[in-house]
Amino acid sequence: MRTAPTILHLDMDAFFAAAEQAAKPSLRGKPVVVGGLGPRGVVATASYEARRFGVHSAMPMAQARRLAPNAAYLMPRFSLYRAVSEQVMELLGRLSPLVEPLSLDEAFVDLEAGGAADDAASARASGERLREDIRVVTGLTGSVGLAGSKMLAKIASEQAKPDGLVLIAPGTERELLGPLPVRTLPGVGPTTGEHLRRAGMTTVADLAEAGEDELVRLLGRSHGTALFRMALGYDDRPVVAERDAKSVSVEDTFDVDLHERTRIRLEVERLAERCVRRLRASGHSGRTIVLKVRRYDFSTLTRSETLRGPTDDAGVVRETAGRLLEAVDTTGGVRLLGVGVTGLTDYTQEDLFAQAAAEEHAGAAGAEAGSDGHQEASVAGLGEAQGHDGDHAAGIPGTGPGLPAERRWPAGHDVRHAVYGAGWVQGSGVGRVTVRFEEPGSRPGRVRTFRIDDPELEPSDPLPLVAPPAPGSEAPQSSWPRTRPKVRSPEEGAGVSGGPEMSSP
DNA sequence: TCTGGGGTCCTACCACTT
DNA sequence: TCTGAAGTGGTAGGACCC
Repeated sequence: MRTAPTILHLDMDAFFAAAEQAAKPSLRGKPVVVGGLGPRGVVATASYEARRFGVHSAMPMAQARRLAPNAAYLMPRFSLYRAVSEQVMELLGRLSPLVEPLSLDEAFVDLEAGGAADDAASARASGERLREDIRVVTGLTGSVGLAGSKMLAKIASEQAKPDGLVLIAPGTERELLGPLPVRTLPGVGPTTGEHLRRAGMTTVADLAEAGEDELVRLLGRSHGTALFRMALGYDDRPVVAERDAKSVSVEDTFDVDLHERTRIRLEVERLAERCVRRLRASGHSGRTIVLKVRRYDFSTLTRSETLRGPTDDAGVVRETAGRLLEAVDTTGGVRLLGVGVTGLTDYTQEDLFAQAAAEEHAGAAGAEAGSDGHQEASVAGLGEAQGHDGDHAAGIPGTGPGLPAERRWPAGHDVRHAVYGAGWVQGSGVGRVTVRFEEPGSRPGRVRTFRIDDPELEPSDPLPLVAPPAPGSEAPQSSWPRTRPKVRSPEEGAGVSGGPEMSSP
């Protein structure tokens, strides 16, 4: 534990929803829900206005719609969030070389390593300056926690939300932690929380009082020891700038359960190919292939096979995943399929052992399978960060004119019209697309409807949320990424749906 | 009312090797 | 030669996080 609050945790407030509100002036101050729009979608982020209706992350979208029927429901636009995230991470990098991103909207910073904090006062000043810089550069707000450890800095930023800063002074940790619910501590989720509650422990103080032996008895050696230490306020995990990926996986939940065996097999093969594209884009190969199946009743099982050597060959992964599927009973239907690769190495050389093994199993089919993965590798990546592949539409038609309106013009996505300028899709269907013409710096705009094949209307890249400052101005500057994917897949991001649903407030 | 997607880490069990 | 303990790798499942 450090003697000065030199760990900073930044958490952007309702990030996805706030970015959409900044991009779409007509949505400011209104309830906005971002997430999968299909029948099985869940909420990724709800704006604070939507939270007042009881909508929160991970809630089924159908439930959110019942609670807040007049909210705006939008598909995630990861290219926008990633661009804003890059601006924020750049600002964090100015504070210290030791920045640990946790996701697009969250990061730890070791202020000591950057010389940005010697004591509480200078740490607080750094935090406030950061919040102001983020506001100027992105137009969004973030909450900052400052403490002597990662755990406490995170708890502090949670307490600071929204749009605040909380500093936990060294020496006050136990006093502050004691009355908090056990769920506050990282690693205590619903299951562990309930387990502890049944044992009579509801607060952090209860954990500290119970003692290490009791927690180990309840939760096992690793978890019990870690939790006891955290309950006492001890957490010496360092801020780690770079982490190696340990696995790459893709999965799809289907709008309706799949029953037909040949269709299930086909989907597994598609997933295997997508997975390999991601694997190759990350510069890895891996030894263990994992198949994931979630059945109609939500029971989930995994099957895995470890090869003799690492591979990044689409044919090998496809055949292995297919073989694993053969051992799974899918009667009753499957709602989700996934394919992953673990045991990653940087080694990307052709793996003859694994290929030979796959061909042995696959016979003639395997020979044909090996080549197309290599061709597809050239379209992989495109700057897509972990968690959200840009090639999600694999196997689904592209964005051509033959598509239904809602696929071609996903709700919430940016467009440009030759006459009316920049806008975003408010909704589409039955051959029409409705566009609201407004942009980040503008006043709330008007709505117009066009034919979906209107030649003057085209998809466009997200605009910066804040206009760049004039050259030579004092304001902190940050570059908006220049190269963005020209046309995004309708499926980009969470969920598999591309529905036309979008209720405008 | 049903419950995403991409990850990490831990535990338990089994088979195999030393 | 047989046997048991310990270590290791593979497999499966589960909890948790954002």
